[in-house]
Amino acid sequence: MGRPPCCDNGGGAGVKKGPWTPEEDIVLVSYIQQHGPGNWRSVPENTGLMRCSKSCRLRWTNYLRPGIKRGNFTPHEEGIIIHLQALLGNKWAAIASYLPQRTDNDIKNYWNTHLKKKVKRLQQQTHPADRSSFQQQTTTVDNAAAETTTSSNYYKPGSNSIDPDMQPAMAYPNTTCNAAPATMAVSTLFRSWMAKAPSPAAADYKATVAMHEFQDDRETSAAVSVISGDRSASSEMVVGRGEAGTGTTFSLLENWLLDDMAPGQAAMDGIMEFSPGCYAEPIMF
DNA sequence: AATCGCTGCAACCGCACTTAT
DNA sequence: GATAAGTGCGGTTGCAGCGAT
Repeated sequence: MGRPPCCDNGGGAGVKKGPWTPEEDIVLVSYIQQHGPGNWRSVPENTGLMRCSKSCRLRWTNYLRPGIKRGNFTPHEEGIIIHLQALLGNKWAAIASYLPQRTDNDIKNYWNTHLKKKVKRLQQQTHPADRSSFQQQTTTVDNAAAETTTSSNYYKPGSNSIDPDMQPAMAYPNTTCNAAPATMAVSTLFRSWMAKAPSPAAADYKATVAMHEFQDDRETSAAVSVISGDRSASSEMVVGRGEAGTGTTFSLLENWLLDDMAPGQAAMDGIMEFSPGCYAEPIMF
């Protein structure tokens, strides 16, 4: 539809751009503390900030919002990003919903500045010469992975098995096959994932706690639903997750990711292969 | 010490989607 | 149903900081 009128069309007169000052941050934070986030248009009007509403929202969501974790990404976080980027493509918001402490902008930047290069490097190490056969190979594996997820009803628009409440989340395009970069590294990870079939026994207390925390975040729940797909299918595959009355079930992918979160597990191998020598302590939610 | 090039991150831009009228 | 307003999201840019020369 129509473009927003104000600062977005070339910048209204007197609208400040560039880095935020600590004073501006204080004004914004104190306003949000009083009124809560949202209704961003009213923020500059009521605070006197010479910023556009969009800039205020961005500053809040990407920097000032409580609970944001800054600084280095752990190998586990890297792994999660790599996994999800392979599955979802550049759906940074969806990926960020799995890492509630990280912003989509942060993840996007980290992917563009670190992980993409890492994937590329590994790609070249694995198949320095034969790029075409490499492409074929990875496409095959990626398709297999996509098929696997599809077969567990990863994304089936119109499928009756998907809770209608979750339909909005399904607005994410089906990028499972198309948007995923065909990289050897990702394929390797997929192989390791498929080979190591989800193991209910691997259910880990910390992972469960982590998911309970995740559930506090509605966006996260929505994103979880994207990947969960068929809840009944996932509950067949997974026993023991989301107990304690939450009723939440988890998909293959979630278990895979959560298994990776469990310290000292072999599942880390795929990630460590991917980023040799950078292993640190697994993240503890 | 000066400069150059590179890297990483914060912020901007513009399109798309959702909601309100 | 059409339009406008509000918001979300992904791609891109600008710049500060840092290391190499």
